[in-house]
Amino acid sequence: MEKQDKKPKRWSLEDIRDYLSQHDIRSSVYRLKIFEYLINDRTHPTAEEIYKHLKKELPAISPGTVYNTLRLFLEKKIVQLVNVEKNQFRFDATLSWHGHLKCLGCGRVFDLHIENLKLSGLEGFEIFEKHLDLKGLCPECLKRKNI
Amino acid sequence: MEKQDKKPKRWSLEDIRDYLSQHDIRSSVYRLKIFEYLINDRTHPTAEEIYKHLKKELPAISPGTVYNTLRLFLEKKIVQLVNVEKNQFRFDATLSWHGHLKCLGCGRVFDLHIENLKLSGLEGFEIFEKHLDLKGLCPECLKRKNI
DNA sequence: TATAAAATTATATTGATTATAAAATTATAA
DNA sequence: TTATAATTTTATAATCAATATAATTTTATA
Ligand SMILES: [Mn+2]
Ligand SMILES: [Mn+2]
Ligand SMILES: [Zn+2]
Ligand SMILES: [Zn+2]
Repeated sequence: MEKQDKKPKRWSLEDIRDYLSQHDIRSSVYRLKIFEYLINDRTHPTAEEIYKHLKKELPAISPGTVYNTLRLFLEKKIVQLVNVEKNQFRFDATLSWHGHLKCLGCGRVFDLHIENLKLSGLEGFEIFEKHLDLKGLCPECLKRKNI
Repeated sequence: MEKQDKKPKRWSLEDIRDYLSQHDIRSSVYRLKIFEYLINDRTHPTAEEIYKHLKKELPAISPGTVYNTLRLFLEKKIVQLVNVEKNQFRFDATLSWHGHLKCLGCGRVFDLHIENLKLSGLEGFEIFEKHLDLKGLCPECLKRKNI
């Protein structure tokens, strides 16, 4: 039998409301929807991408709200920054230790499972954050290139 | 006998002139000095830090030259970006595969030796760049904090 | 309902980086 | 050497994601 990909559970708005509350964040329609997009779609979007995505469903939303909310989420540590972009922040609501690969062809940001990482020269240091970021091409873009 | 730290060789201006030439980069006083600072001091400076450092010795230098030169060096792939800063680029002329730790106390960026890294889920991908970036506190800053 | 607190909006500001065009320097040809 | 072209550097303006500000709207609570 083939190993099956674990299908990540989709968070309901109620799940998110509880989660925000547990982290001392008051809920609002926008906050719920921004977090929902991050946690369920998992595309590591920029603030602008989140804004454009939500504007379809909630046309009254303003970019400031997205920026404010993301800053709040960072402060409360329920999202992390992804460093694959030169001039823009990308956001991830998945906090477990994993890496990222940005495909330079299609722009998608893929999650990487890190099986093993051993560093030396860190004796006496205290670590708060770790980021592993790759750039490359995904299989689809490689195939397209070689046609 | 204790394992001894390898002392990195210091590059002469002639070394650098040859190196730039090998990479199709014409030399100039500023280009030589910018690369010299990067390769010999190894502090992973920002453009602004390079500008301030060189201005002491070469007061006529302009920030534009530093930005232009760093962009050229990136294009010719003789420097790489270090992603430890939120709003600023840091630069490294050491191209071998290694990681970085930014101390949030003193701001220094340390090099890390990566003994082992094993990723999964990259079958069929092509990788061009890898970055490993940590944030934390260095031993000196930890000691200072605990006094 | 009245009042206070918080969230959202529109707008202006910031600041690192890039773009542009003129001036200075360097390389090459005559 | 002198002329000419190519390159580098400079001063300046422009860009643009992110932040700050203050007014407005919404929500919570008395
Ligand atoms: Mn991720
Ligand atoms: Mn380094
Ligand atoms: Zn792709
Ligand atoms: Zn330190």
